[in-house]
This record gives sequence, C-alpha cells and structure tokens, in this order.
Amino acid sequence: MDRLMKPTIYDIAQKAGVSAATVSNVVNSRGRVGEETRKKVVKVMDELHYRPNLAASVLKGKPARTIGFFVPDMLNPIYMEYVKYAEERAQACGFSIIMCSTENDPQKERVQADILRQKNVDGFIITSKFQNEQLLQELEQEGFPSLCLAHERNEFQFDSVTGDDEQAGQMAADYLVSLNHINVAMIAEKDSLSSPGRITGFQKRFQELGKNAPPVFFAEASIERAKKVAKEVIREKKPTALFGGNDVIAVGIIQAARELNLSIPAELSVIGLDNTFLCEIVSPQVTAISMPVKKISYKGIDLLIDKMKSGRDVRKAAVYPPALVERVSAQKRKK
Amino acid sequence: MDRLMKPTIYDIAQKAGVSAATVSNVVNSRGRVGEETRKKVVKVMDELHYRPNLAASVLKGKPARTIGFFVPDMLNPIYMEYVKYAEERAQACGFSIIMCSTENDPQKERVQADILRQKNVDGFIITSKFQNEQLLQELEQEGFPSLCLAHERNEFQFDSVTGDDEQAGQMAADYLVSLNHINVAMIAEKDSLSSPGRITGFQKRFQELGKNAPPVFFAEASIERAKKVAKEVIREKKPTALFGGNDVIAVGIIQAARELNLSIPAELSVIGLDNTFLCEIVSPQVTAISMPVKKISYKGIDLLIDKMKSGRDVRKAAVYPPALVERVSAQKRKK
DNA sequence: GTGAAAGCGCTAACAG
DNA sequence: CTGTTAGCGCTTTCAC
Repeated sequence: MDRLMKPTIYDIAQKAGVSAATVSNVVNSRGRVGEETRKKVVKVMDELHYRPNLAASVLKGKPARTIGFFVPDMLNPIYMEYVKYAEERAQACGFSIIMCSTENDPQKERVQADILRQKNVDGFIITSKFQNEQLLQELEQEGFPSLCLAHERNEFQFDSVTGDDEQAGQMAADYLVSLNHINVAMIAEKDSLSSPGRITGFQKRFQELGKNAPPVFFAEASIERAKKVAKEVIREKKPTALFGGNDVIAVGIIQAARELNLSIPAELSVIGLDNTFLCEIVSPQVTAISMPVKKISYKGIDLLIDKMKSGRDVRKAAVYPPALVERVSAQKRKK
Repeated sequence: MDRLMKPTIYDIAQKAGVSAATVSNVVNSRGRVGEETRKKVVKVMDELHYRPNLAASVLKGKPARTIGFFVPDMLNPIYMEYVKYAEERAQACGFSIIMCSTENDPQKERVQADILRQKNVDGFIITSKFQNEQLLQELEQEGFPSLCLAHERNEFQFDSVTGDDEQAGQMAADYLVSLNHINVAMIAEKDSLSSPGRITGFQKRFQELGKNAPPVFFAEASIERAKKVAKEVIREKKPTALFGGNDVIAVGIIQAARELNLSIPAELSVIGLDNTFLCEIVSPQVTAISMPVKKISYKGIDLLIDKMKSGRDVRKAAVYPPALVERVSAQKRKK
C-alpha cells in the first residue's frame, strides 16, 4: 500500500491476514466474526487510521446518512432555530445536514434539489412552502422521503411536523381577552402557510367569547415591512393591543410603537408568536405564544429517518401544542 | 432498464445508440464528441431525467463539491451570518455546505470531522478556534484543504480570511475619543481568538492619543453573561462609555443599562463590534464597528475552492478593513 | 470521433 | 466462521 493513499478495506485485510469481506463485516458489525479476528482487524484499522469511504457503500446502495434541509432565508430567527435543533438531532442520529437556502425561488429549489439527489441525500426537510409545485409532485411520485417542517401540505403525501397554529391563535386571543382588550388587531405574515391557522384560531376565539373578530392585516416577513404596516394600523385603528403573527412581526410592531412614541405595554400591548430568541432581545421583552421548536425539529428528524428506513407509505403528521410565555409587552387594559 | 430504477449512463448510452464513455464525455463536456451525437445524447438524458450519480464519480476520485462548515453555536447571530453568506457563495460556485455544530467540544469536532471525511467532503471551513489541536495537526499534515474564517491560527498552515480586529478596536477608540469619552471600559469575549486583536487596537489607540488605556473585562459569548458583567462594570467604574467586543456583548450591555435605569446614550454610550442584525433590532439601535461579513464569507469560499483545485501549499490570508456604522447608542459626552 | 475495458472501495450472496 | 466473487455507476486511458 502506497504510504500516501488512504487505506482501503484491502489494506486492512492484508495486514490483518483476513479477507476484505471479513473486514467489511467487522466495520458493519454484520455477519459472524470470531472475537479473535475482530480484535485483530480493529487493531489494524486503528493503526492505519482506517476511515471507510462512504462513496463506495453509497454506490452499493447504502444510505448516505445525509439530509437536505431547505430554508427560504437563513437569517430569519425562526428558521435558524429549526436548523439548529434539526442539526443537533441529526448529529445524534448519525446524520449530517446539508443546508439549502432557496430565497423562495422555484428555480433554486429545483437546481438544489437535483444536486442534492445527485449527492444521494437520503431525504429532504422543507421548512416553508416550496414555490416549485412540480418539484414537489416529482418527489411525491418517486416516493423520495420528504417532510414538511412547521407547515403542512395536505395536497401531498409528505409527513409533517408542526405546532398547532390554530390553537396558538386561540391562546393569543384568550390572553388578550383576559387582559380586557377589545380593540385589537392582528398583523399576519403574508403568503405564509402558518398564517391561515393562526388567523382562524385568533378570530374564532374572539367570536366564541362573544366579541367581534379582530381585523387582520398582512406584512411580509421582515421587521421593516412589519413596522410599516404596524404604523398604519396603529394610526388608523388605535388598538389597545396588537397580535404579531410571528416574532419578526411582533418586533416590527415594537419598533413602530417606539417611533410613534407609544409606550409598551402602557399604551399598547403586544403579543408575539413562536417565541424565538428575538423575544428576549428586544425591549420590552415580548410576551409570546411559544411553539416548541426544539421538539418539532427533533420529531421532524425522527420521522424522516423512520420514513427512510421503513419505507412506509402511510403519511404521518405530528402536531405539538403551543404555550403562553408571559413577559412584559402586554398588560391589562387601563380603564 | 427497469422502469423503477434511476437511469444510468448505460441506459442513456443504449437508448442513444452510443457507448457509456461517450455519454460520460457529454456529461462532463470532455473529450471529442461530434455535435450530432452530443445533441442526441442530451436529448435522451432529458427524456429519461438522467441525474448522474455523484457517488460513482467521487469513488473515481472526483470532488464531491461539498464543504464542511464548523460553527460552535448556530444561534449566535455572527455565525449565522457567516453561514448564510458562505452558503450563498458556495451555491453560486456549485458547492454544498454541510453544517456542523460543535459546541466547542473537541470530541464532537473529531467525530464530525471524521464523518465528513468519510463523506469525501472536499474541505473544511472552521469559524472558531477548534478545541481539538490534534485534529488540526492531522488536517495540516494530510494537507486537507481547511480554512479559518474570522480568525487566524498562525501555528498552522491553514488559509484564513478575517476582518482586521486590531483596526476595529482602534476605530472604536477613535470614535469614543472623538465623542470626548475618557472614562471608558471594554467588555471582551472570553476565549475568543478575535479578542486579543480587538483589545490591543482599542487600548493602544487610547495611549497613542495620550489617554489611559481603558480597562478590559471579560464575559462569555452570551447576552446573559455579558449583562451580568456589564452591570458590575457599570456599578464599579461608572464609565460614560462602554465598548462591547462583539454585538452579543453590546446587547448585554444595553440590557444591563436598562435594568440599572441608565439611559442610552444620554447617560451611557455603547458601541458594538461586528454589526450583525442584532444592532438594528435592539433599542436603542447600536452604533457598531462593522466587519464585512459577507465579503469575508465569500472570500473564504473562494480561497478554499482555489486551494482544493490548485493544491497549492503556500498559505493565503486575506484581511478586510472594518467600518464605522453610526446609529444612536453613542453620543458626545455631556460636560 | 467513439468504444472496450479496467477499476475506484465497498457489500452481500454464496461457498466452503 | 471466513473467503470468493460479482457488481454498484462512472471515468479514463488506449485502441480502433
């Protein structure tokens, strides 16, 4: 064996005086190998710093132990959190995560999905509505293991793991009502698959409690945009409380209030949804309905791996309940 | 060809009436292929939705077009920004990024590095001091393409791309001095490889300007920890201005001031370093010395790819100058 | 300009 | 319990 080449199974076999098959068996703890031989082989592998070449076993049809993870925007705190925990869990399960930022561009989605599949990635996790419906259809048809994280696509057979958006909306409503707020509005993220549930839950709950359903306004997922919309809403509706459909929007509301010299929570109560680290960074700190991001990510990885291994074709969907995290951005309405 | 199997070059070759070698040549635009044949082959590839299997070509020794990206903590905004731009650039260059969160654990560093190399990753980008020095030595010895992003390791031969930490510290000093602040302190990140340069630049500049070098205190890289240290410093030193060695620390200072009922910038000026999105989220928005994160990431990817392709062994290091971004957290000292 | 053939490193029957 | 063998899909001389 050339001293510069990485050792192969054959080098190990030769040096240990066994066959390549035996080495392979040792590496994969498969087949019956005598304890003697096993030890010997292990010893040689250590000495030579043997590292199996995954490309070869992948070529033979074994899994690449790699997952493609698609996000529209890596700098959005909510996606960062999903990524973080997904990677954490994947690592624990012996998988790696390839990041793919798509910018919501169907073209990029397609190109990256193709590349990842050339790389024999075992499955995809998709964290926001893919723009490329045709791609989704192909994935479904081929039965390529894919999972929707933090959103659902009922038209497709993909597994999904989400927080309960409707319940989250409901909880926000309950909380605001318990604080005596009547003149309330919601600013929801435009084009988000989470928004409909959150809106429905919020409005329905108000009605169930015998109040008018609060109006809903829309903003894109950026603090800047949300701030702009919030300013308009505040000026026109003069609400005593505002519900941000996600944390980024809640932060936009906070900034709008500041620029309008409205004090929070004295003059305006604000409640967010997701409970990312943003809530603790801004001031005042934001009361929010918390989505169990870590649990969702972990379960997403688990379900996807399960799907890859079992090859099951029945769809699985997990939904986790949100929870209220009280901080200081909302208070009882002053008489 | 089985209708369920992914097509191989042989399937393409057969259907196009040529040999596998020719198909390979077409795929890689290599060798001489007649225009006629080329078109025909391309057509068949399209029809069959042919997607080359990277595992096979990697096995043959071609690059996997994948980079391993190590971060200690994905939720730290500065790393998120580095990842974001690195991925963006890598994508443009036809590479993918595998994320690896190490939590500064030498054991994890080792395990993940081994796994990535089994996966035939072409190179590593390391964003903070690896704890596992032995691993670094091995990488260096084997000439495995690796690059230090946003820090340097002069003991090793790795390429590096950084912002100029010393100059950044200097600029912070200049700015604070220009604002008439004399009673100043710095809170730097403990155990960060960026801190020494930032500290040196900051202190030296004060001395060059004929002032006393401001004292430096240390905090770990978390808002919580920084806040705690900041409170102590404020109580004991009663500074008129505080320099946060990075944005996370600056935010900790802001929160400390708030809890101490000190108004910023009226009673305390604060300046951060890095200029991540955090600076715009907190209030008041933070004046900061900005590191050109995007440029650094882009260059890091470019250098690493260059290194992989050229196999050069001379070390390259790029350093980018910081810039002052004025916001509202610092102002002229009141008489 | 195109094809035949060997082999990258590993796996999985199947023999022995 | 261990070895032989035949590929996985692609690349790359080297003939033709």
